[in-house]
Amino acid sequence: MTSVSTEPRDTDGPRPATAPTGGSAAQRERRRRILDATITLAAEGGFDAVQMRAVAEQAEVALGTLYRYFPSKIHLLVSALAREFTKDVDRSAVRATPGDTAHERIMYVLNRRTRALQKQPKLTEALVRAFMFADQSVTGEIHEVGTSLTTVIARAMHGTPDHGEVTEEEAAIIRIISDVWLSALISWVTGRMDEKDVEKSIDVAVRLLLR
Amino acid sequence: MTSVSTEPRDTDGPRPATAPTGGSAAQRERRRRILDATITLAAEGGFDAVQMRAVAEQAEVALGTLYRYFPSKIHLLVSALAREFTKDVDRSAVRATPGDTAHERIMYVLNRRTRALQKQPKLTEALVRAFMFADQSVTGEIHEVGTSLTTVIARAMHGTPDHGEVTEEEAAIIRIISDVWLSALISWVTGRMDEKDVEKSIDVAVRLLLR
DNA sequence: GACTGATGTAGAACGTGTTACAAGTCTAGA
DNA sequence: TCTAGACTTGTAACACGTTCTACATCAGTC
Repeated sequence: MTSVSTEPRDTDGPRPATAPTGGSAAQRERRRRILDATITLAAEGGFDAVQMRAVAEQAEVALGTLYRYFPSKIHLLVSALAREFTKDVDRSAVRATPGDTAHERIMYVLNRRTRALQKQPKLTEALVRAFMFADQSVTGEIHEVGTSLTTVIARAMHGTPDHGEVTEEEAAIIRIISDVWLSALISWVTGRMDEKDVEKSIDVAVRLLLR
Repeated sequence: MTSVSTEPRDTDGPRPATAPTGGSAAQRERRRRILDATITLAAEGGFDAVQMRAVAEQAEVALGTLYRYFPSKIHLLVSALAREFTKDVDRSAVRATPGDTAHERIMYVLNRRTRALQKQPKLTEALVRAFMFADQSVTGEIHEVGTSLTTVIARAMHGTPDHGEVTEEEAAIIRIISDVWLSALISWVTGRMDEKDVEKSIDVAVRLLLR
């Protein structure tokens, strides 16, 4: 019952607060309210509940303003996802990941994140769907998410907050793990896997890749 | 610019030709026309071009009839994907896959399929998007696609059309390869990877998993 | 051949993402 | 302070997936 644009929008000049930083204080504040509203609505009712009119109303901005900040529902949701993920990365930088082996540490990190997502199934559904539906025009936001995940896994692999250099092979392994994780998440969101399946499929992948 | 329902529809009794077989000849014929129209429109203009009114018109059925056969745009597209994939499986059953090692054979099979998809980027975009957006109500069709891919990879692994028993570990490896392939395909469809990247990422995954 | 229920048709109607527009408001620079 | 231009607002309109309704057609049964 929801509409989603898959066409890139025309870029008629710079938009005011596309980036998290920059713009006036009022603009950063509006941007924050919009993302907060998005997360709230998504957490309550998932993808379908994030209706542009509802977001605008709850964030107390006009619909046109909402579209000025985020050119589509997908951009909006992916930006929200990026913000949530970035918070998580910041947290992981603080201390070393527990676990004696790379396998244990990676599973610790991914399971923690997976469980956090599973605690808010509606929110996760909305964000994953948006992520999947995103096209070229959302590359920037998506890349931010990907980088943040890579960073977290790399840190877990080495067990230290400063993850130093990552070898070619390690980078490849991390990419594969991310793929498996994403794929499992999709299956979970779409009801084709349960929580156990998700953990197990990642565990198997990590085991096969780190041997 | 397109609308997509993510809500399961109420199932008010059996529908006439949900399955490829069954129903009268006229019904099987209608179903074929609908899927043909879907593929044609998708090949021309991608996901957005598969508009339910347009499909109905081109297939020469009423809109209501279209919805009787396929309860949503997603079902329609995933069913179309399933039909195309199944064709491919049938083909792979005919002869042994060329290649001296499992790695070579798997790459041969996946690359052939990848290139086939890349020859019709719009079509692929439409099908992958639908696949990603599908929810529980499409589990059946999705499972069909997954099984067909697994079968093809299993055959390639062993190098024989009859792929005999697959060990637990082999099944796990196949799942991971599928995940990587899907993930790469998503990246390609959404413009975040080019053809080379897709092949390379699968190649790396297969190498790391089969060592 | 007439009846009946399932199936198909044509078209209107509704919801939500997206766009357009006219008018108000705020900010920087003169 | 005044003004130009950017930014916001409120609201209407449009597109397309989806649903609904009234009627036509067809297959099987008597």
